[in-house]
Amino acid sequence: MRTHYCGELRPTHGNQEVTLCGWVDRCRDHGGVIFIDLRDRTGTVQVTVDPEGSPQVFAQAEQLRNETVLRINGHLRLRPEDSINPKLATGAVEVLATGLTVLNSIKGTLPFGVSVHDEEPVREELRLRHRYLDLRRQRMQRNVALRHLVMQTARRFLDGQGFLEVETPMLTRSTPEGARDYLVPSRVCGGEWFALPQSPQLFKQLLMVGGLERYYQLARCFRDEDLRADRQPEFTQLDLEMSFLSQEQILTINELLVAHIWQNVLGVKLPLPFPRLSWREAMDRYGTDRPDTRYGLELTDVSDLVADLKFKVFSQAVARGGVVKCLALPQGNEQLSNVRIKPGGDVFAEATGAGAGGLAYIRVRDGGVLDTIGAIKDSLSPERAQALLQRCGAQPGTLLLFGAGDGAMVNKALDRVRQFLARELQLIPANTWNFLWVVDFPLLAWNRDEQRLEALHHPFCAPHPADIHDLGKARAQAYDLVLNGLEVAGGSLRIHNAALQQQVLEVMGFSPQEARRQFGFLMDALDMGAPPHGGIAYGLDRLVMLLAGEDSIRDTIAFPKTQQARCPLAAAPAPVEPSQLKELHVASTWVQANQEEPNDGAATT
RNA sequence: GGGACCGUAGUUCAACCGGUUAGAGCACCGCCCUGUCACGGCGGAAGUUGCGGGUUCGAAUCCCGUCGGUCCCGCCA
Repeated sequence: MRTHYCGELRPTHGNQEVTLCGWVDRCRDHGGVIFIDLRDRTGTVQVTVDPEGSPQVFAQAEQLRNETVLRINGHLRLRPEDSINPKLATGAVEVLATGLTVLNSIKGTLPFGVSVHDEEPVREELRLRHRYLDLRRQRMQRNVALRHLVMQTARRFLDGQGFLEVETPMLTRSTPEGARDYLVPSRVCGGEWFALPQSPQLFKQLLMVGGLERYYQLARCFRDEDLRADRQPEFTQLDLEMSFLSQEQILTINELLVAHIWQNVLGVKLPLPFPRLSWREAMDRYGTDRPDTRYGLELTDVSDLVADLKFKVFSQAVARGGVVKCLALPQGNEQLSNVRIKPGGDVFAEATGAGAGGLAYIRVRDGGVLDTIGAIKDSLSPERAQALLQRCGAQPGTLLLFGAGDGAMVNKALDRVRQFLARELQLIPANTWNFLWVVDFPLLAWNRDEQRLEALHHPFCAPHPADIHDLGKARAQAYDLVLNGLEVAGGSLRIHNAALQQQVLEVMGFSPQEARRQFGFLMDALDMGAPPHGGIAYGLDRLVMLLAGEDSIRDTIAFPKTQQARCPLAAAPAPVEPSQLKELHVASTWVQANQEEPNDGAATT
């Protein structure tokens, strides 16, 4: 149907007859001569329709509208010297049309412009409703191609490293822990349900027991939770699992994989190895397990220095088992007014929004003089003040912001303040890729709502051998890959011993019977020669989002869902026939919630 | 489950503190134009201001509800 792609035509193609297919990006009708910018995936090229050629072609060209689908037969020639367009890759050539076939025309008005010149923002719901049009636009073409390149690069690299690509079931078993499942009723097995996988976790472990040694998959995962800009109900993981490798070896392979992707996609050479930071240190220094290390503003624990102060906000926080931590902002005195850090201010609101009671501060003036509220100033001896400034690395001009109270809350609040200030004060350097491994996560964490220990990552992470005597406080052999403050991958070495797995499940509150019922198949497998193994999973959508410089993973997915988990294009989800439900042995309890009872005005107060 | 913001022509936006006939660019339709490339010129059509209710002499504008969208908290190992 075509001999060339539009975007590839160059003067080196010389004088020849070509056939092109594509969409009308834009027309310029001069009455006598008509220029058509013909577009396909590779770009656009100018097609010239001259009245001295075929009158029929000219008559057809006069009727064209944007996005008409065309086949053009023509003669590729150099443009006249003074008509060369240096802004276009194909700007030195044009195709003199000798034949024009309208393969499809446009009915009605297009909901939005598609042309490469038409970069006006369009309401996102409209983009999603007509995603096929949106996909034709430059931005989505670029993102989809970039995603493809990431996937292909990963595949080639992993293939070269001896990984096998294996698919795992989409219809599987609902397991406790983790997110809400998407459920699928079984017609054949009445009353029983499949779940769509939240991840291929158990299957990839079973593949290791199956002796596959190295597995990967671009795996679709499903989680029925509320959405965010970086969360979709179905998303894609680049999922890996390996046998007989140490944690260090696994991290190294992944560093090479990531460096390979960055090299191939962006031409950026990442310095290896990536820095490693223990979870403990990350929490201490940044207040989060995924610190953005593109800028400083580290936190300092000053609990011991303020525990005995008369200033009760500090001393009581420590007395109650909490902490007092400080965020030192160099030149903060100039950069932040009191209005912003006192009640009503935006910085104050960041702290209290995360649960902090307030945001104490000290301004360090010339000569180390402290400028702060009286209650703090009065309770600090000169020696103690000196020690405080020294520990926080404060210089004249520094603004010290304090969080006091429960350790988790203080970390959360100061983490938010830290990120907020970095953005507000533009401390984040552009074009910086700060990768970081956070290692030695806690195995378990206390869930206050459910009054029990639960897995921080998932129940199959192997505890640190040194900590095995006290699983409640054990570190896990788990690791997250953090990029510019976002988690892009997470993994661990797995438990490959059934007894230990049973033990971990018991600490999490599973009775032996319940553990057996839910995870018996895994523990049976572990008992039949499971090799030591471990792996990792990347959030592919998020990775592509970062590489593409987008703010939402929806722009990296061909057909994403809205925040209400709807698909405006296919109008899904949608009601089904009652007969379908009956066949599945399912009845809906859904009732329209907006029908209130008739309001009896006399009864109200 | 909660908070915030948004919804005006096909589309992107405007319309001040509630006040004449709700405007403009692009797209669309018609006419003109032989070297443009975001072509240009002249003219035209296009609106239940998401939907429902309320306040008011008067509502795109204020209030309530509702639907849809976005961001965030909770939630998401």
